[in-house]
Parts: sequence; C-alpha cells; structure tokens
Amino acid sequence: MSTKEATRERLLEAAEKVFAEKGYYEAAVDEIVQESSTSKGSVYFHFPNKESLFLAVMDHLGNRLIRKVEQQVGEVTDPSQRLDVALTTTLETLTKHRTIAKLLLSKGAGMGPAFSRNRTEVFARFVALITGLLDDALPSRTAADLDREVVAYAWLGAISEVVERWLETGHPHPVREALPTLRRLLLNSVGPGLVEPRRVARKVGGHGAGTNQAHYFAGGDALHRQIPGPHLGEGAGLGAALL
Amino acid sequence: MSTKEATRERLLEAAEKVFAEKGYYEAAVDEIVQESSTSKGSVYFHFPNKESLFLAVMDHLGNRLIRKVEQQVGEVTDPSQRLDVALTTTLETLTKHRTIAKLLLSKGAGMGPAFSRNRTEVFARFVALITGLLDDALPSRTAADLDREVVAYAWLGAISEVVERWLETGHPHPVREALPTLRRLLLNSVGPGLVEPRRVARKVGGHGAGTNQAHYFAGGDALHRQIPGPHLGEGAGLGAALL
DNA sequence: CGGAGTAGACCGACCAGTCGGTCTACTCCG
DNA sequence: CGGAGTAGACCGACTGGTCGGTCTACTCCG
Repeated sequence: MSTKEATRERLLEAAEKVFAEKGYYEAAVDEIVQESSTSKGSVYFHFPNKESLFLAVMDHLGNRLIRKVEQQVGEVTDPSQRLDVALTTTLETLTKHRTIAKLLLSKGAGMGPAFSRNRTEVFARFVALITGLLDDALPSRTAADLDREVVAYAWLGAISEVVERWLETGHPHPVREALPTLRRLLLNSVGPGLVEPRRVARKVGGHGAGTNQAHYFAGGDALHRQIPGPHLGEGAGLGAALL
Repeated sequence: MSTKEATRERLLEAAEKVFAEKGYYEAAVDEIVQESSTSKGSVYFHFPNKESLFLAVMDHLGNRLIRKVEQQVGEVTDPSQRLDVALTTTLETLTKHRTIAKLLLSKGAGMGPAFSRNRTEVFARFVALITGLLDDALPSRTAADLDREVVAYAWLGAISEVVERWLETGHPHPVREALPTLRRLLLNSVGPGLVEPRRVARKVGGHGAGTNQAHYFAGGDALHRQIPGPHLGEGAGLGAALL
C-alpha cells in the first residue's frame, strides 16, 4: 500500500531530522512521532525498535551518498578525474545535506558497539569504491607499496574531519574553501602527476535513468579487482542488520 | 589530603575504563562506582554531574596525549623529522592505550553538542601543534597555497580514521602496518622532499626511568625551535570547561 | 465485516542525582 | 596530653522523572 510506504517514509525523514539534531540518545522516539505526525504505534509497527529505526536511517543515507558518487563518477572516464569527481561530489553532497554529514560521520565510541559496527559497514563500502578508483588511477608504477586500503581510509578520514570541522565551527566551507587544499593534498599524497586535472566539465546530476552501472575499473590491468565484500552490494548490506 | 586526590584519581581511572568500553550513554554512574570501589556519594562529591566527570576524563586524556607528543617532538630539531616524530608518537600512543583512542577519537554527532564542543577543543590544540610543525617544515617555497589548518585537520582525520578502523576490526596495526603508508601519504601530501627521512633511531620507550631522552639529532644548532602556540601551555585549556 | 494500519494512553525499568547519615582525621581547649 | 568538637570526605538507600516499548481501541479501505 502506498500509504504504508508513505508513512514509513515520513518516519524515516522525521527520524533523520531528529537524530541529526539531537543525536541518537537524546532523540526521544516521541519527538520523532511528533515530527512525523504519526504515532508511536506506527513507529513500532514499521520498526522493531529505536535502534533499527536509526540503522535504517543510516543505511538510507549511506546509500544515497554512495549512489550519488558512483553515478557522478560514471560520467567521467579518466581515472584521475574520477578520483577528483568522487572527492568533489562527496564534499558537495555532505555540505548540501548537513543531516547526512552529521549522522554518517559521527564516530562510534559515544554509542554502543552496534553503532560503530554500522558506521564501519557504510565506510567499508565507500572505501571499496575509493580503492577501486585508486587502483585505476595508480598503475603500479607510482606508489607501488602504498597500502590502498590504508590510503582510502586516510582519505575518508581527512574528508570527514574537514567536514566535521565545518559542521562544528562553520569554517572553512568544505567546497568553496577547503576543497582546493584538500584536492591537492589528497592527490599529492598518492604521488605526483595527478594534481591539477584539467578543467573537468561536470555534468550536473540529471537524475538520469537508473544508470550508475559504473564500470570504473573497466580498463587497465584487467583481471581481479572485484570490489571487496560483494555482499555489500547496494541496499542489501545493512538490511540484514535490521532484522 | 592525599586521600582525596587519590579517590578522585580512582574515579577518573574507573570512569575512563567504563566510558571507553560502553560509551557515555550506556555507562551507568553506578558501574563507575563499582569499578572504582567507591560510592555514588563520592562521585557526586568530586564531580557535579556525570557529564563533568566525562569531560574531566577527556581533558585528562587529551593532555596526556598532547604532552607526550610535544615532549617527543622536543627531542628532535629537524623540522621534517619533527613531523615524523609527531606522527609516530601519536600513532604509538593511541595504539598502546586503546582507551585514549576510543574516547578521543569518537566523533560528536552521537552525543549532545556539549561533547562535540569538547572534542573540538582537544582537536584544536592538536591542530595548533601540527600547524606549528608544518610552518617550520614547509618554508613557503613548497605548497605555499595550502591552507595549513586544513592540512592539519586532514592529517588528524586520516590518522584517526586509520586508528578507528584498527579499533573496530583489529586491522591493520597502526604502527606496524599502517604507519609506513601513512607516513609517505601524509608527508607526500604536502609536497615532495619530506619523505623517507634517513633512518631515525627511535629509542623505543623501555619503561625505563622517566626518560627516553633520545637525542636523535642531539648535535648542534643550538637555538632550537620553540614549539609554537605558547598559549596552549598544558592543562589549562579545557579546565575552564569543567567549572 | 475483517484485518492492515494507526492512535495514544499506559506501563515498568532504569538511572541520574539527592540527602540524611557515618566515619575519619584533625583541632584546640582544659 | 587527651578527649570533645568539628569539618569535610564518603556512603548508599531512595526518589522522581524519563523514555522505550506494549496494548487496546479505533478507523477505514477492500
């Protein structure tokens, strides 16, 4: 029933908002109920408990971000441009939707292990994406002995710290101010030759059809490179955690 | 009365342990009471409320880490080695004391604004330290247009993400496995010429007398570098927040 | 009319914080 | 010197409020 789905959607949206502004523990389910103009019964009809609702929100946001990045990356073919696009898109998306940023970036220690595990999962998918891009952009010649996973995590960390900083202090704006430095920093980090990609014509997201069948690592030294953790494919990943 | 201080200390230690393993919200004051073999009354005699206790713990740990890094950095004079030492020491300390890592690295959104503000403060001090080191290590020639604050935050983010990852999955060990990549990554990021510092003989802290007066570069050029950011002098910083 | 979906009053566990009281160590008067 | 007095550290039973989760009653589409 579309009504059912609609209600669920309302709940998700309300939850996103409330969780983002109060954090998990300080957000009362009743607030979400109020924000969504539904009822507690509804909440517990759609989700087994508060935690699952939270996890569902995270999953939702994680997918949205990753999908967006994959899609944008798919618009370009040059490997190093792809990296650049991934960086820019991530920063743009996080900046544009503070709620996504607030929830996705928050680290785990403040919350129970369950939550960190969740964040870990989302990050892992992102890392897989980046690792793939890196493999293409860095034919072994350069930086052969860099552990790409470490690189990917470091990049993510760098990005999220900068965004987090902006969330906290309003400073420096990730896209307008920090991006130039960040771009050089990250690309440089991995070896010379990637910086200052010629002006990239970005096709601003046309919501284009289902696409995002990105085939990033299409080219290059063919074999292998399968994004690790196949079970993480799209929505399924976290879904399990919700049962 | 040393007794008083001792009790406070016990509380702080117990709190550190409990908070680290359960997170702020899931840690009940009663658990800390039990862990410390004191009483609830004692807790509330020494600290006005749970939050203050938590903040006190954070402050404590933050100081410990920063002090340690400052100290180690002081043992060396070459600017780029200083950066390296800072990185290594940070990684070592965080790896050695998981509780520090768990608490200091946890990002804010999960908790109320008060906590993020706290983390922000600790990080700011760390960033000031790094910014100073960067300023010395990067005479304007290189990377003149890099925003050093952004660089510092990015570095911190990279480091903390890698550590966080290790905390979560036990993989890769920050010092033994990730450090080489991280070192190259970070130093590279900021321009060439800093990587691969000649073998630095680090005296691995042998619990020995308080010392480890390593004198890597003991030699020469007397007037040494004073670590920038004098106002950051020791503990004072956060103290205020605890009143 | 029947059952999926919604409503919201209600329940009970949990827990931060309180408060009256004890216990120790020290002071100071006789 | 010593014992009564005092302050301040410490104790833990208790409470008041909060909030996740349940339950019954209602609605309304099919």
